[in-house]
Amino acid sequence: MDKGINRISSQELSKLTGFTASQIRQDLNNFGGFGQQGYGYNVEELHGELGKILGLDTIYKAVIAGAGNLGQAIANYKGFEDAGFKVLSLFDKNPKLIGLRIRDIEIRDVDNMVEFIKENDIDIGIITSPRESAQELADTFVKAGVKGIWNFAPTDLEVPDHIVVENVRLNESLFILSYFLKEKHDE
Amino acid sequence: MDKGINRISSQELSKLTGFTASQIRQDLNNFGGFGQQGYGYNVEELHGELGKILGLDTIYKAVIAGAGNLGQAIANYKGFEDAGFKVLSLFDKNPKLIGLRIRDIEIRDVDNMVEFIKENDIDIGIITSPRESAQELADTFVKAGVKGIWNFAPTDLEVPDHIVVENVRLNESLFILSYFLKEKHDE
DNA sequence: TAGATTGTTAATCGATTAACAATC
DNA sequence: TAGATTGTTAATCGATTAACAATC
Repeated sequence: MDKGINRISSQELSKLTGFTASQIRQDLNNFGGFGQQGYGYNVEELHGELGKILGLDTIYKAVIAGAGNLGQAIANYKGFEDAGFKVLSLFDKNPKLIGLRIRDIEIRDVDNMVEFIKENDIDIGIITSPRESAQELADTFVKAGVKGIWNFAPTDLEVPDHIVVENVRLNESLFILSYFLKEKHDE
Repeated sequence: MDKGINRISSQELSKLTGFTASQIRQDLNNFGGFGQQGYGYNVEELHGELGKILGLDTIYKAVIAGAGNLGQAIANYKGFEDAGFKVLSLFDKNPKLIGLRIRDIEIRDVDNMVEFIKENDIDIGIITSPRESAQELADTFVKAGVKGIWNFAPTDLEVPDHIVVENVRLNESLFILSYFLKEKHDE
């Protein structure tokens, strides 16, 4: 779309993505018939439909628990808003951080987090704390009523079924890197 | 292992992980017979073998390109060293950052990066820059002779076949969170 | 020896690919 | 109308699961 292309076939998508044309047609068709025989797919329409499938048209309100480097990095991350998430506050227990601002987002005392979440109808809790406090923060988020958790701590959170958890497993990513480095080296 | 358990069966591993006992035996067996009939698996031995498979026993030297919040967060990340990676330096083009230290790791001028990599036999380049400069940094890493790249920028890098690239796709992780939030909500 | 549990083969299942009729 | 390309069914492939003989 950025390149000004407004029509694309499953075969061209195949070249771009590495998936077979057959699979692209099969998969897209599971969500609806976005293409047109003899023509292909309209790029702008397809982009819009994919956005709708992923729910990028909905705006969610989020807070970050853990205002260290990682929490601050995420508060600064632009791609976050592109996906429809808006960070309203960071929370930490470190008094040196409380009161500071990242861009225009204030760091608040984690003791006030439940209250803030309830008052502002926060949908998403983001955990960027060390492993040790992650489960406790998750419990707090659930109690306060968030719908989902984006978890960066290297631990599997236990939450009720109705809460959506998405883990970013940096340690496993490193394991994969390590594995393939070794494999390549052994050839 | 942390819990002092020193023997475990595929069935117990199944309960812990959610994979079927059959698959656990099948998969482990692809890498060698680590178990013993009638006994199960020795936890410490299994842990060691998995570490060897993943290459966690090898130590790699790494540098980080991009000393913003994300770069600093990673430089501070302890799990990193557990996987056998050691960060020797950060690099940035921002004069305000150059010369600063994260823990005891110095931030250097990105113009000196190639030289540093060659002199110190760096194995891994980590990209924590914005999308715009990611490919250029990857090219520099390749030219300087790294074996692998850990990429946090939301873009697909083009590198020669002999270079291992592991991407951390934060934007896709957000898409997944968004998708399941929507799906749950629609039920 | 009896019981337990692996390693491994065979059966099943689901996902991917191929093919082609429908149709723009 | 002819050409192109989807939507969709059928064929293939590979991965998961079940079963059980081997053996600790």
